Amino acid sequence: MNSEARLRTEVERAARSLGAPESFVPVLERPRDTAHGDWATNAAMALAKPLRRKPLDIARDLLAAMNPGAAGVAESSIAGPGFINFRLDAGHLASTIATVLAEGAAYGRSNGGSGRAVNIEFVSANPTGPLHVGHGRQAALGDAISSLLAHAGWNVTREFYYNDGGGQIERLCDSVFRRAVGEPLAEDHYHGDYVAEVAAAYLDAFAGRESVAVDAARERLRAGWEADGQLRDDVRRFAVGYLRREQDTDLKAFGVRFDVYYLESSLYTEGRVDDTLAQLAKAGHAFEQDGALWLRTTDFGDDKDRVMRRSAEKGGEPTYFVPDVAYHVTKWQRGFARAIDVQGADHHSTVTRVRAGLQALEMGIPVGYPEYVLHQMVTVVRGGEEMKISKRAGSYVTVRDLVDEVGRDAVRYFFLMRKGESQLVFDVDLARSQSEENPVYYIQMAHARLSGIFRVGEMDPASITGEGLSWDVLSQPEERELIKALVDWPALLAGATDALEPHRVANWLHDTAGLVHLWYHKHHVLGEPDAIMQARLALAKAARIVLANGLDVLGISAPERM
RNA sequence: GCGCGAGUAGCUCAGCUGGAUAGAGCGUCGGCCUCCGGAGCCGAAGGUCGUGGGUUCGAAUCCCGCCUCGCGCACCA
Repeated sequence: MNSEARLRTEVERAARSLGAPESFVPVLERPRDTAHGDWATNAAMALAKPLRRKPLDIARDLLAAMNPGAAGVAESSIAGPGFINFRLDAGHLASTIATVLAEGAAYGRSNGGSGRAVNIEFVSANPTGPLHVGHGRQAALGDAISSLLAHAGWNVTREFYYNDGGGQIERLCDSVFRRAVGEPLAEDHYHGDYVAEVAAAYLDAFAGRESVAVDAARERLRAGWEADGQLRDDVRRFAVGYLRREQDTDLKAFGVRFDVYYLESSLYTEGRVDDTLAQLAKAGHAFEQDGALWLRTTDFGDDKDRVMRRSAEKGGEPTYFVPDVAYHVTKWQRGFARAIDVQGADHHSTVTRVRAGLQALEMGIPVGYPEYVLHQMVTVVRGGEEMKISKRAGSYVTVRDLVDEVGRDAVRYFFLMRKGESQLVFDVDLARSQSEENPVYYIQMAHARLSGIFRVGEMDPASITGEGLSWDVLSQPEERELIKALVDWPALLAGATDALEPHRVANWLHDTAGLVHLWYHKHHVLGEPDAIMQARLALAKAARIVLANGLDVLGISAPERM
């Protein structure tokens, strides 16, 4: 049991002895001002109403009923309107270091997921061009959320879903063709330079296969385009493959890997779209109107009903809503207890209707399935101006642009330091020109400095076990604050995981790095009397472990030197 | 018009699910390198937490109204 749990137990026991109701759970928190101690409880104020007594009187009685020593409390006091502040003795506080050293990379991990399967779907870009900054934010977010859940004992599958058919792909196909044969593009075609690259690569491959010169290949392509459906299929397959590979390369450079790539087209070829449509049609929430088949999603909180199958004059095909539902049905059928979709906020309108579709099927899928993490838009700013263009992509800034310019670690950190619901301004100048003052380097530097102690001292960190040390020599204020941050890591990680909010980890890392720098600046390790040096080495190693664990969650490297 | 999100320091944003004197980075101004890495540290200036009500011991946080900004409101995907 850690010091927090011991203290909570003790406060609870005292509260019961004063007649607190069974349901009462005292809140323990870190006082904002460290002069108030290590922990504070609002128990006396919270009990004022049920006990019908004054908070200050209750606080006094609570303290009297407590056995402070049992919880490692060195000092306690009553302050303000009725807070009870506790100061732990140095030995109890620092004993957490031994836990950190013993658990190492596992420190902070938990097992709330107990091996259950969770599916995280993110990026899910269609293969019509390079990944843009929004995809970058999503890649960083989805990967970090995956990592959070893995740290909590979930069996995580990272999934990329993409639409390899439909109107956009045909537009891409036409764009590539026109570029290849030198015809002008229309407004709604894809305009980036990458289209020309795909076209050139295709012509090369085509020429090679037909054993003709590129010019001749171009003529054959032009001549056969309208008549030869095979040719169109060939271009489509080539272009999609080319862009998929490019997206993979970019994601790899960003340090993101997927376990499953799910093709929307497979939902059709495997008959899942038809099956889902048939089941929805007979499940009791369907109706016909204006020749189309509708689902009464308003039965499940949607603001209007949705068409499932278009009317005959509109082609009679299912709308995209059906494959969306069919796809999520597969997640459930594949055994995922949770499914989390990370998407741009412009997709928020699908949330209600997808859930409605799953509910309408009445197959026992939980009401909140799938969960959504929606993030707001990213605007990229350079030189004080919004950047909207990149040469390669034409109308948008790519992930590749950012990674090349700022570096993978910094891009990830910048995307993760803010809450997803906040709109994000990515200032390239700031991220790059101030890379020396960059928050991510600040954190990495703290890790490198701690590593440097062992390097300079010519010691193997593995030899530091923390056994047989007297922790009470770690009594400096800077040491206490740093240790408290290490104590808090598991709870912080758990909170970030529950909320699916990686930015909490990013901010905690920055704060903790600050505590490391402060401690490092103020106190020496090497050359101190042996008892102090050994204890501080243990603290240095523990802090290094926890920083590395936090950086690992965010997918950012923890360098030993910079 | 309806729905979702956001409005906190000059700028970019945190604020641990209701706590004590609201924080960080950048920017501005001023200090600190014989000492394990100065990619660091210390200090200063800078706030009617969009606004008006409400809830209670206590509100940036919860509830209601209003204002501003972003996104979305197809038999497109």
